[in-house]
Amino acid sequence: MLIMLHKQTKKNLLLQAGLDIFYEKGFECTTIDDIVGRATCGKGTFYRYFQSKEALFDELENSFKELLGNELEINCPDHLPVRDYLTETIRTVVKVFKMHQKLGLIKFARDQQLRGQKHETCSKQNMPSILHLENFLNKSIAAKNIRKLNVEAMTALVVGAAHFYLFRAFKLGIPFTEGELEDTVEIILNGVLPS
Amino acid sequence: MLIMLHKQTKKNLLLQAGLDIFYEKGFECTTIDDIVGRATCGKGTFYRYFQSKEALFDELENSFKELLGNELEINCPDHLPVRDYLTETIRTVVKVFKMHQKLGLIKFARDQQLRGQKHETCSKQNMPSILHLENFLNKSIAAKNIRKLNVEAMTALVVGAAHFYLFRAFKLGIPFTEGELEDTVEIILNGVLPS
Amino acid sequence: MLIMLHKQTKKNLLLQAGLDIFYEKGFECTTIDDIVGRATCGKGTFYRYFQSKEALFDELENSFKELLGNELEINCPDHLPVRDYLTETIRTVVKVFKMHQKLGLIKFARDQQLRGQKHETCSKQNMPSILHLENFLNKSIAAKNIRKLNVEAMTALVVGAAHFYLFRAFKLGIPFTEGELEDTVEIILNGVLPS
Amino acid sequence: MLIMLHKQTKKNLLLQAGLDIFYEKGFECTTIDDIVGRATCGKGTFYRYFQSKEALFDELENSFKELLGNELEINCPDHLPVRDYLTETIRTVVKVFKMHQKLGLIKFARDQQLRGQKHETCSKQNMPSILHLENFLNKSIAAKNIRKLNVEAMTALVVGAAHFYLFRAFKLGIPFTEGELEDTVEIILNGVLPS
DNA sequence: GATGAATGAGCATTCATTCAT
DNA sequence: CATGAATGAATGCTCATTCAT
Repeated sequence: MLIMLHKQTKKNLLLQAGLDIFYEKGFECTTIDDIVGRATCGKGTFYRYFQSKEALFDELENSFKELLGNELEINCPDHLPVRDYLTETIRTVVKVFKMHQKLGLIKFARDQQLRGQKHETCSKQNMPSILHLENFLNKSIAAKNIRKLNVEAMTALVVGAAHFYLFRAFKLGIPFTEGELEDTVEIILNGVLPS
Repeated sequence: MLIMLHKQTKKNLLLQAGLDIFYEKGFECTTIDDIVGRATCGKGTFYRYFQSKEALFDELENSFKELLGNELEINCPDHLPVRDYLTETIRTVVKVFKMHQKLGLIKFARDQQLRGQKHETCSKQNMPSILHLENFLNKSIAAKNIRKLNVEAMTALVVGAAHFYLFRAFKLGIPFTEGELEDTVEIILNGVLPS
Repeated sequence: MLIMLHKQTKKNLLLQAGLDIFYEKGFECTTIDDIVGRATCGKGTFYRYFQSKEALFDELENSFKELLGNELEINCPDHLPVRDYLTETIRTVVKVFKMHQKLGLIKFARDQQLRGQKHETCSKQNMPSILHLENFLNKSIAAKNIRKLNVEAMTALVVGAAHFYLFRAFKLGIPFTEGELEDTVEIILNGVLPS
Repeated sequence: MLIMLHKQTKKNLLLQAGLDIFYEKGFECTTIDDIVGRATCGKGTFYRYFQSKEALFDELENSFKELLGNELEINCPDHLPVRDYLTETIRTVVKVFKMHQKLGLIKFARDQQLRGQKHETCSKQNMPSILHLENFLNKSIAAKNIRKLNVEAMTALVVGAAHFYLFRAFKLGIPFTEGELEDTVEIILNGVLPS
């Protein structure tokens, strides 16, 4: 499922098992026993490769962040017309989160997690989608392709909508359709008012 | 902080302590000992008033849901012009979540929580902001005040943006400004493209 | 149900409630809350009348012991013929235990209870049925109405059989019949061998 | 004390400690801490081997039941003359209960325990001594070795007497003598009346 | 390297008992 | 007399982590 997780090493078995069970039961409710049970290896082996449950999660998280950054760079080059760029950005974010749904949603859930122990260290630097988008919007304003409005407001709408669809897909089980994507971008471009 | 939590009864002390500590450490990491310690009462007292940690949380949650519903009804009557309605909806959601920030964010975090044990029972019925908004949008389309676009797409943008601002305020510490609110609504109404 | 428990004083309500719930859930599993709940009075009231759960039980137990002693004295006078005496003894023991089934069985269960806290203080002095019977058997041997056999052996058979029937009635739900009683005494008198 | 409990594995230490402490304080009053304290191991170790206190008890109980069944089969074959059979049955029951006194008495106490939670599931199937005896008595009646009397009455006398002696030995500290055994069987065979 | 038995701090929950009203 | 809110020691159970093999 994850990039680079193909070699059936003990470590990869543990990463995969962790991913699966975090997804099924949530981070907090997953025990080391669950993980080593699914990975069919001893508990000692877990601690050979990871210092803690937290450490395994971080490794999963980093590989996801890298993945999302790569996808956005490939699918959403700056030179795209605005409509295409926005469409692709939302599509990519939703797609990557869905393709790697398990990891994406665990990550999403944990990001929301309150300052439990250390996770207050969050910043935009960790959010490829936001950085990428802001960069594009600033350029587009400079090129007068879009109106000179607050970049944060646009970002809020694009990223917020993507998260809404993910949230809805996950929590309410309602899938994200192409029609919705088109309408979403159409509204961002031209608004809801009758012309 | 919470409405009606003024009487210094043991129960209210426990509710307040629960709210504070859930906010500080997250629901999962909060222990009954934490709560009764802060409320300066015995552990037995906790169980006199709440069947479990879950039960205390539910009580907090319900009071929040009620509060948000009431605020939306008061601040966002259907007869408002579209621009005002959307502005007020985003403002109210952000305001209520912020005014009752602790509770709002705990709730938010738990909503995102993966299907731990029972929380898959989430539905739109539990989300006053979404229901209220969809209702208004449908009426506005019928009245031809807005274009006949996918209601979900509009909802995604409005609710998604509100959540984005909250998330940003909480995780990145960046406050939500009136300017951003205006631009957000402006984009939803007229889009980002130059006219 | 219990003698002298007719006046609806708080104390009697508590005794009755204790009896009922000990019977339903056993002594160990009965809580003070259970008792005061059924007696519809406050917990403080319980402690006004009884020092502990143990104390309430002891009071119930004593009233039972007195009752059994009285019944044996009335129903099994020494001058009865052997067959009648034995029949009446077994019948009375079973009857009193059954009539006051709740108390009898709780007592029975607790007697068997291992030396939990103090109940090692058990002795024949506390067992009216055994004392009464031994006394009769000794007299009957002296009068040559029965063979000169070990009194304990006879006691073992009579008391053991009575307890067996009670145990069976209670644990297996099989009632005690007159036919069984007659045959039991017949065996004690004449044995099982063909004459 | 228990068969097969010779290997000093942690599990056997726990079983032995459980047996000892159940005997000393009764099942209800024994805590897991008591057991792991005596077995000198951590609480976690207890739960590695037993799901609960109940589970440890069941394991002890099953080994006892098996033991009693085996002993009865060896010592009391059907072809014995009636007197020998009855003598051996009482002797074996008393002996096995005494040899494994702790377990026997704990079991005995728990059997008497009131319908706590589940123990109403008691039936004759769980009582090897009763089944074995009834079977023999029916055959003996058919063979006209004993009178055609109620089998339950005979069972009541034999089993009741054995339990009486055990009870007496345990609660009153009076040992069971061969003379009593002989007289007990003599009475069952020929009765107490002078011939 | 790999294992899994052993550990014990930590947690939710229960319940007998006290005491202010 | 009667009450029931308050208490906290005690208990069953979990689970991350260690370490001898």
